[in-house]
Amino acid sequence: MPELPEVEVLARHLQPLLPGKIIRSVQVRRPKVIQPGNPETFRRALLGAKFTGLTRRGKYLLFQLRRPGTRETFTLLGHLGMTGRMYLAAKNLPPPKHAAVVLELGRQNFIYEDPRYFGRLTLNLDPVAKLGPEPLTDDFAAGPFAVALRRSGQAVKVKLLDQSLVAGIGNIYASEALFRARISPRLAARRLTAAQVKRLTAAIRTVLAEAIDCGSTLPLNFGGGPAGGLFYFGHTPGAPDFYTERLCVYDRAGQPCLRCGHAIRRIVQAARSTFFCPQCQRKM
DNA sequence: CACCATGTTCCTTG
DNA sequence: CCAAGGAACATGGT
Repeated sequence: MPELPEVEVLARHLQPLLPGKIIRSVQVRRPKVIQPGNPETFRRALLGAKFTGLTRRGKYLLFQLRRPGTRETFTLLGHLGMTGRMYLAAKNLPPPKHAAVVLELGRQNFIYEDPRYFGRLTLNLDPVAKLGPEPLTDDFAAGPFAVALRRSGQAVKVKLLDQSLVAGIGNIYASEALFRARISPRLAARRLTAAQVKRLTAAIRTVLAEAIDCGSTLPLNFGGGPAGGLFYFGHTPGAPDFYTERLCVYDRAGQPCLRCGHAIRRIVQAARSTFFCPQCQRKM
């Protein structure tokens, strides 16, 4: 569930549900996910606090909270890792097997579950300071992006995963953006021409924006249920989902390119899969 | 049993 | 100090 579009769709879902809700109890079932920091201080900070807002930055969720009886606000940082989900569930339901944190909010519980526990729900905001520009705002421009790319001889695909260059792109949308821009994932970052960087910048914006639009219109079941497709929420088995409908190259090794028909290839870069069309994405 | 998986950080090496 | 590569984290699916 965890690249920028999926996090954005989740943020839009939770945004209207949280403000005004007060944290009545705090259960840290996996201390690892609130680190650095210990369950005691975490509990004390959150208990009685009221949600006031929610924003997204890269793949992070920023929960705004206010301490009881004061105007003092603070931020709780959420990250879904590879397999995390955050949602509201009825209080009477037993927490899922891999519930990492459960916040009681009146009639509902805020659940953070994560089978692999790679994600975070923490008061430590350091990671956000290291993020590069937001790709869907004017902060992300071809000029500075080109300068950053020029400093590296690594493959451009690998650089797209560097959150300090541009925030929010993950393994799926890195492949998708390069396909859209018709650039080989193996091209060394510093070898991209100005025209290619411009295309890539635009492709990143388009690919992410389209994914958000698509996820916003899908009938997602945020309450849980079996995960389906990219958006890790319940969906009707057999029904079309974003994952199969919208991705052009990711996880399509051997299948025909939607643009030219050539077989999509899978290669490994920096120990992660990359998918591309060798015909459309030449190394030039 | 084997290998794969939407992410990030830490450690080592050069 | 920096870039780059790899392991580690932990669990589930195929």
